Amino acid sequence: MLQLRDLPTTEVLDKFAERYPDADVSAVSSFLQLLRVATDLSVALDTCLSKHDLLQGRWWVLILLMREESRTSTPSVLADKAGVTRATMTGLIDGLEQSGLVERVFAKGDRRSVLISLTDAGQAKLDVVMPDYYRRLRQCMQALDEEKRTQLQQILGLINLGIPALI
Amino acid sequence: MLQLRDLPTTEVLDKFAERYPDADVSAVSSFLQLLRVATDLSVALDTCLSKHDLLQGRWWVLILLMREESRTSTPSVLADKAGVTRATMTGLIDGLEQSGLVERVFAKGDRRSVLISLTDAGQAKLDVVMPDYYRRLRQCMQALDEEKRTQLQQILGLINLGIPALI
DNA sequence: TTGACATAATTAGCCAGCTAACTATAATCC
DNA sequence: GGATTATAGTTAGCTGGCTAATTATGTCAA
Repeated sequence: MLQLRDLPTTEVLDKFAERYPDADVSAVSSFLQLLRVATDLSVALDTCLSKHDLLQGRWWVLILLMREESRTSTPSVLADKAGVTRATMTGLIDGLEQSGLVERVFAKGDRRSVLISLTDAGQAKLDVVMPDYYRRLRQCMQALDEEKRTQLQQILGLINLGIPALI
Repeated sequence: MLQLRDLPTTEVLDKFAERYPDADVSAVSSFLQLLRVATDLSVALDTCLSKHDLLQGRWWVLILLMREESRTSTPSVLADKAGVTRATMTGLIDGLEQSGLVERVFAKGDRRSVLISLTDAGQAKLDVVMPDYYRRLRQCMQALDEEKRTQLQQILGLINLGIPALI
């Protein structure tokens, strides 16, 4: 996603709206601000995670594994849950395995499948990263009271419903 | 940015909050939903643009050029405004030049510098893309009334102020 | 029971970002 | 005026996504 640095002013948007009468100025500016804040958040999250030698992809895999009672899952399930392709998941697991944070175990039933298991080192890594992440995120969001958080979630839900119209 | 497909339920978040007492459940869920909706929007935007042989990077350059009275700018200024490095901008301009949508003109004053100019074909491309984009975006956001749009922008502004705390 | 199709994971190679190093030109300062 | 430093743009090579093809295994129906 682009890190738009120069969002259009209302003036610029009005000028564009003159040439393109379909433009809905407040829709465009809300949309662009949403994209920009989210991109900045994502970059900031990566910066925070990279202090622990992680990026969003590998971090998310560790969390998905920790969510499981057995601390174990398969590449294809992890890929679906993380929203990446299986090919990408293979690479993420390679990296995590090299760092000793997960391990590949051959599954008993289906010999095509592999089980990915969170190691003790992986759990220990999360026990360092998560408190740091939660502490920073709490700070980042502290200016929003519960009412605003609820409003935000409701608004995002409405936008989410509109996404198919954009495609 | 990840396309998180499996956001944590409140249950999962509560379980994590037990182990990691710094977790602020509503902050985390708002944050993750924001990242997810924005990612989905960004992917949808690329899908829409790719019907016109564009992606966000090159599209944004065309828009930045159209904003200028002279329809002309320089790679370094464009890079700053688009939030990419100059190296990336070189590549974006290469692609646009090959498609005939912009042209490089040698600047008169400073011989290190190059002027990038929107061609007639580039303007014509925008005259097709922008109405399509605006029409779709209007649809996408139509469920939000002006009050909600204002709320959203205000909330995003607050989150934006908190970003430095995340880094 | 075997041939056709389906599924799990991986590999190979593409693409759009990035950083760092390089070239050419301009500006500054002794 | 020449050495040093700064700036504009490009190039080279890295990374983490992607798709498409490949390999191995499972499933199902004739």
